[in-house]
Amino acid sequence: MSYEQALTALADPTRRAVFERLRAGPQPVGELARHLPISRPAVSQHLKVLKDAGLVTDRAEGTRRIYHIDPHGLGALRRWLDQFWETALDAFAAEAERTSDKP
Amino acid sequence: MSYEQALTALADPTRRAVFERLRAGPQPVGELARHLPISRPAVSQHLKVLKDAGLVTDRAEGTRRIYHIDPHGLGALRRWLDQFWETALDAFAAEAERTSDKP
DNA sequence: CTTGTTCGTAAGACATGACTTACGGTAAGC
DNA sequence: GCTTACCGTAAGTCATGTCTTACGAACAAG
Repeated sequence: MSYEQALTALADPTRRAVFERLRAGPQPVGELARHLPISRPAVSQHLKVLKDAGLVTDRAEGTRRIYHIDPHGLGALRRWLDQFWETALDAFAAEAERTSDKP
Repeated sequence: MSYEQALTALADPTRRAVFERLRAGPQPVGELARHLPISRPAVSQHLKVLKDAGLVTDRAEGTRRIYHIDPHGLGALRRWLDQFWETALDAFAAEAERTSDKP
């Protein structure tokens, strides 16, 4: 739910691959594991981290669990980034001012 | 420069603290290290990672190096996130549709 | 009730990376 | 020129996290 967790979760390349695969739509764990170079339990562990970060959610469907993207974590990350982006642009403008003309 | 590097760089809490400290404005390495619970070389190493990710830039000023935020890496991250955010909202809407009314 | 899927968790091996101290290099001040 | 301040890099130690195999639980099918 916090942007820190989202950043930590999305840092790992394999976990990011899991997350990006969910972009194609909701999928069960086995389906995800079939297209990834890791074992199914490893996918489950990654999904747990993504779920704790608020990046994915799951629903039960028989014995299978369907995972899909959760906007919450993504939103938290986006808010933090936007807020940072603004001050960064200001600082960049001030820096450009400083290097070009110096009173 | 790529969003993968930016995510990896911002995942570490200490490195994120270094980055967020630069939000207050350009600062030399020693100044950053003074307010952080790690040694100065550690700060240098973190700055190197941030620099490679396009998140910060440095300029020489005497024997000191002033670091400031670089919008490039932040922009790459933002573009990736926005693009993801869109599809996530669509998927979320479709999911809401699915769970509410079922024909 | 038994069998077969699908999945999550536990335990352990292993790699990755973050931090420290030690060292060298560059610029400023006297 | 000599000393001092500031910084980056190298080497080594140590913790964190990712992967595997093994096991048990929940549900559907027969």
